[in-house]
Amino acid sequence: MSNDTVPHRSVGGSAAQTPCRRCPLRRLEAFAANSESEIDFIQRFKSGELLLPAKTTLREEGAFSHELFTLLEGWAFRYRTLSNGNRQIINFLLPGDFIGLHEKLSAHSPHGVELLTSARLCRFPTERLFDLYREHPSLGYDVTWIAAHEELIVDENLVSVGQRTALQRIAMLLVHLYKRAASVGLKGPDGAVPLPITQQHMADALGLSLVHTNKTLRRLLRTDICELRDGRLRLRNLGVIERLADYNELPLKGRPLI
Amino acid sequence: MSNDTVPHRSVGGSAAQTPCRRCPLRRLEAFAANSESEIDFIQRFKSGELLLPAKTTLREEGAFSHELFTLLEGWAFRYRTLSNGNRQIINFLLPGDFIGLHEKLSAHSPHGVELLTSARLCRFPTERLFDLYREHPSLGYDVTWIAAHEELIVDENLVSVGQRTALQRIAMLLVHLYKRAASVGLKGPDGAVPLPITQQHMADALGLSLVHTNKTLRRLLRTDICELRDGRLRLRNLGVIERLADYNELPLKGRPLI
DNA sequence: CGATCCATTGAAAGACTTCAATTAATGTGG
DNA sequence: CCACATTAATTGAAGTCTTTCAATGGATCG
Repeated sequence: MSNDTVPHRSVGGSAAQTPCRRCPLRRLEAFAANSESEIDFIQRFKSGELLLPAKTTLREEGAFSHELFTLLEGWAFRYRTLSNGNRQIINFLLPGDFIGLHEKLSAHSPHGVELLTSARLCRFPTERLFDLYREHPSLGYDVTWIAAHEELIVDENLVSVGQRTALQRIAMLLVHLYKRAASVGLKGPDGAVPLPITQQHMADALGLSLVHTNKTLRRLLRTDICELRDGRLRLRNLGVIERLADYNELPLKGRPLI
Repeated sequence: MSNDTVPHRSVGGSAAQTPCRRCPLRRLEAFAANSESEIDFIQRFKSGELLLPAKTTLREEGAFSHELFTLLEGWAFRYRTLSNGNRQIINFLLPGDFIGLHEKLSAHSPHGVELLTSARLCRFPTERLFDLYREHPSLGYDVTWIAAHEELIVDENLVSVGQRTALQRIAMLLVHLYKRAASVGLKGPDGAVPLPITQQHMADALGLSLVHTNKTLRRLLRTDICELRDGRLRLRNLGVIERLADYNELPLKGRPLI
């Protein structure tokens, strides 16, 4: 629990900043194209870029903080802790994900956000969010899309935790993160994607104990359906593991990027 | 499983329709005020009103259907069924809740929506949703707010199912629905609110078996913390049950109404 | 009055958690 | 460069929460 709260280290020279127009994420088919004027607006909306180390608490639970981010590079997760110390990971955040919408609904953040890896983030001032709706209704529409899409992911997590067996939950998590990672260009030539999470993270995301997570994951890895080594995940037979997990396809292409 | 899919019975004479301006929900402090011109827009946006009987399937899982509704009166729930027949209730819908945003994200609806009681709904044509963003950015902003708020509720359900004990989950569900119902004016002079759900619904929402739900609910009701009779719920000691459930306050006032 | 839905309860079985302890890997300070 | 602390993964064993199976009673309905 020695994590720092956002020291807000901005990226030094403007040279280090990524111009929205040349944002590497925009080249992916995962994201829908925007018009030049929309991208210009986003560029002006953007107030800076942050480079933060792994384990940084980007948002403290209950903290008063209204800032919006887009995760450019790196992984993070959203979580909530109960008074007995139990932590539920609500979802994982990957490049392209938008952070901070919910915090606008109440004074203090209903959940925490922590980085799993070092990360690069675009920062946006929340006070100007409404300008976005006013000046570019299509971007406002996009923000709604993003919010609804994120809910679909949480819905699916809820279905997992509520109805799937431990083995299915783990399979589901692996397929889900594999696909999301692949969709943002993280799949290497070896067909593997990075999976920068510990078994404790899995356990907290799936509502399982660490021990049971370990035993069940081990059982899954003993088959040749998938492989998890050195923080990289490879799914050898997508069909089989999807059926095992009772996987339900989520829309991952053509989503908006702010 | 003999539920009909939306027969789309529109309300007969225009006399039966509720003019948005005089919408009874707008008088509640649960909802934020809108300008005259916003309300006018919503009125024009609205394509009709439906009166449907309990148990109607408003939205079939996997169905191709793009329609938006606001629940005016009555209760409903959103759910997803796995291939083994297990059903997870994702959340409950109460008056004022907006229905159908997520369906825009993929061709077929990722979940079903079923009515718990007979209900009155305002219908909106999805094709014109973008007009709303263009003509009234503030309403677009509201729609995002609604989407984000709904996710907060699902987040909380996920925390319950993932981390709370059976007793806590049930307590949590009761407090949560009690507060939501009360916030939309459903609390009677006796301090009780309607709770039109069976124990099977509770079980499906909480990821518990029916039997265990029954035993645990029984255990809770044997205390004098709460009372559930004839489909009405009364919480005698809100503080105690909130502590038991490790309840976390959700923003329930001043939310937008479309 | 039989059919159906919902609630209830006992008992046995099973999935998952907790407790406890070990190994491996990595980092830190002297 | 080595001792020591820390983090993560792993495994066995015991205990408990939850599920499944089975059966009953009450209420409503045509």
